[in-house]
Amino acid sequence: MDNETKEPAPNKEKSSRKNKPRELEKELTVNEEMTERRKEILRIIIQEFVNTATPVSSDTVVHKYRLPISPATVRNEMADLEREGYITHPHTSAGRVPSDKGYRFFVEYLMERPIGLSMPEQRTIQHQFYQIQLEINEWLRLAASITARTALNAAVVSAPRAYDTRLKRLELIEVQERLALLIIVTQDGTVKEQMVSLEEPHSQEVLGSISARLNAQLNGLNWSQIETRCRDWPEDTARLIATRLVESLKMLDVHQNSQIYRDGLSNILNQPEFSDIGRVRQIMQTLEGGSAFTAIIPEVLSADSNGVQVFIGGENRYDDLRLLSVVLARYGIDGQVAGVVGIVGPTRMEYGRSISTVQYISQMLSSLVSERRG
Amino acid sequence: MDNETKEPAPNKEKSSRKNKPRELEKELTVNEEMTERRKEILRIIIQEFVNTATPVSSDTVVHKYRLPISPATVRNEMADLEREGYITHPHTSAGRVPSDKGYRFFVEYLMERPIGLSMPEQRTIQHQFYQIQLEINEWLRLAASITARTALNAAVVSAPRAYDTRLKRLELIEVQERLALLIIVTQDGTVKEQMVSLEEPHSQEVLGSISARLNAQLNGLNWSQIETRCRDWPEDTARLIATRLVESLKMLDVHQNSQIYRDGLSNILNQPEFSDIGRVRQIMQTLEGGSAFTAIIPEVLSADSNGVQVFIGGENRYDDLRLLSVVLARYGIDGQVAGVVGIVGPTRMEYGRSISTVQYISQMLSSLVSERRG
DNA sequence: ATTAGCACTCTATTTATTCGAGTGCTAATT
DNA sequence: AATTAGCACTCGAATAAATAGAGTGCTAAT
Repeated sequence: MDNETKEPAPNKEKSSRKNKPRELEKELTVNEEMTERRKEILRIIIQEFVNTATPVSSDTVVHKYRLPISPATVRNEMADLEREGYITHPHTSAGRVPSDKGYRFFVEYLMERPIGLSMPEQRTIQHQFYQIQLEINEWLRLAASITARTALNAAVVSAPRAYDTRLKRLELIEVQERLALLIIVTQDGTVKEQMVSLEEPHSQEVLGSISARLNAQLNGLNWSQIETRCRDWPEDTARLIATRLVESLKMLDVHQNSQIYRDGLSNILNQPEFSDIGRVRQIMQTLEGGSAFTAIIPEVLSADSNGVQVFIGGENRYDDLRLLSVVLARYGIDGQVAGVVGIVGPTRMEYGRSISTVQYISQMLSSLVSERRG
Repeated sequence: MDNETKEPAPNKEKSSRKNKPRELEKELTVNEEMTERRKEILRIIIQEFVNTATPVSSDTVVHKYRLPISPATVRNEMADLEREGYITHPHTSAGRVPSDKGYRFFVEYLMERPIGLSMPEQRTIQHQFYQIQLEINEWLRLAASITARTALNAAVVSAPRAYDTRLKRLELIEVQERLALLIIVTQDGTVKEQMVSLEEPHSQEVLGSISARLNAQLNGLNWSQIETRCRDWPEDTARLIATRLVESLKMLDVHQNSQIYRDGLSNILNQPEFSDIGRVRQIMQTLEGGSAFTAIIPEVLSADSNGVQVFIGGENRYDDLRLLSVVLARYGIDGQVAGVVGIVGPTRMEYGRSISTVQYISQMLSSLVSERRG
């Protein structure tokens, strides 16, 4: 749970970060004088706004946080912060609200390094996780549910995909005269079932011998190898099965977009920013349809950074997510299996907590995945 | 929109329907004089309200539906209908709105018998359904999605459960030294996987012989039979596996509440009755948490009626569903496997369409399930 | 039994008014 | 030069009053 995002304190010329700050990079360096005091004020504004969801006034900043300066001074600083784009005004006589850029700065440089979940919380989660032996999809569903509850936001979990799925074992079971159930076990312990309709009836014995033969010949191969291997086989049942096998293995590949498990959608409805029904509808549609995620998840899977990734509001290239922030972590085993666990909520979210949660859960899932491997 | 309403016309004394009318039965018979005209007016009010979501005025009833009577007459009838509880008034100067009882009456006696989906629709659905070979859980997910889209409401599908799950075949696959993957195939073609941690390491060969033995001894048995059968076995690996097997088979039993697949939640957000954010939140929580369904579904599974069941608004014993109607159908094979497919929407829903949809999808799922059986 | 006519009710909409939170600026202060 | 007190000004939110019109319910006429 170490923080690989350790605050290299961005000063005027210091700018060689390769990490997340998307387009922000240059702007941040351009920023003239981000004095300590100004940063402190920005931090307070964000903290306060995250808690109260109400624009923050200069008075609040001073009094609630006992700053040894006057509101007027704060107002001046605020004006500057606004000029630099870190905060905005809903209207003249309202307090300040952090902008996406403000949040970004906060996440990069201001936030107390996410310290991880508290021990009791970790224990609760572990408890829920290891209570029963479950199937993989139930694990994932559970993971989504726990994540949502812990972060008090919506959660998404994508099923793990392998970079190079290899066959470990297959079984053929007769279901009806011309119908067989093909069970595929991959080297990382994934089980996939598929119905296969056969050209002609086979007894269970025949099926058994076919599967024995296939097991012997194809063990440890990935889909493309299997494809080549059986290219010149005669057009018989074994060949048919092999074809189906290839299809299935392909489906398990990291390049295929995988099942997404969602939970806690109603959590974000409870946030005050979603008291506008139109917005809610749009958001719900996005989250349910999931088109945005099928785009964003592969992106995270193939990113070179391995840490937690934070997408704040408008930074999202996906219009539908403009009003939301997404915190994503990869889980799995480097170069072998990978999936994504994430949190979706309003831009006004507790980034620290979200990051900790996602980190912890991804850790859990990773160990789960490695347990399953041979 | 032709009116071929060939109602079975429930008249004053005519009351020997054995069907769905829950507590309604007596009330309906008590009702003095439900003349044809009054029924017609009620039908119109419901139809109109379903379409427009606005209280229906006497004028609308007369003019839009070209009735050869005057608005004043309609008003009189309306007053009576209201007295009998079929419709209400939001306030004095508003039109009429159907009550739960009104909808119930409509569904029982007024609705044109659901004629089923149109052929093109049926074909579209079939097309989506049979396009790819999928795993059972993907089928169910797909079913939920199709149902939601077809009925323009939220959909729920529960995974099929067997009344008496019997083992067809099991496989044991070595994953790690002390970890084996147990794959269970039941007689209805369900595949269930489970990790089993072993007391001591076993080679794949040993595992193979254990599973062969178990297969020979336990084939065709249900969980309780297996339990008895292995009661006096020695405390070895085979016994361990058998215990796990029993657990798993139990889980597949109809008495366990099963996975629920949901889709189209956002559809019902688009209904105008949910322009109130508080309501939306409550509803979403209900639908996501699903506690109401885990209660209502077993109930439907064990009902003796085999048709489509309609729960209208306040008839629901589950407070959370007060504002919603639920249309449910069982699918599966009588006495062997069963699951539920349903539609959830505002009480103001197109019951005819919902019923047709649910019927058709349950039919699809039934045939799917029977295909999988030996 | 039906209907025309009309008074009456109640909501939704609009407009005006007020209140106050919070800023931005200027001039005084340190 | 930085800070701050003081104050005018802005703008939204809340409240109140006025208006329009949709739709009913009742009565009396047909």
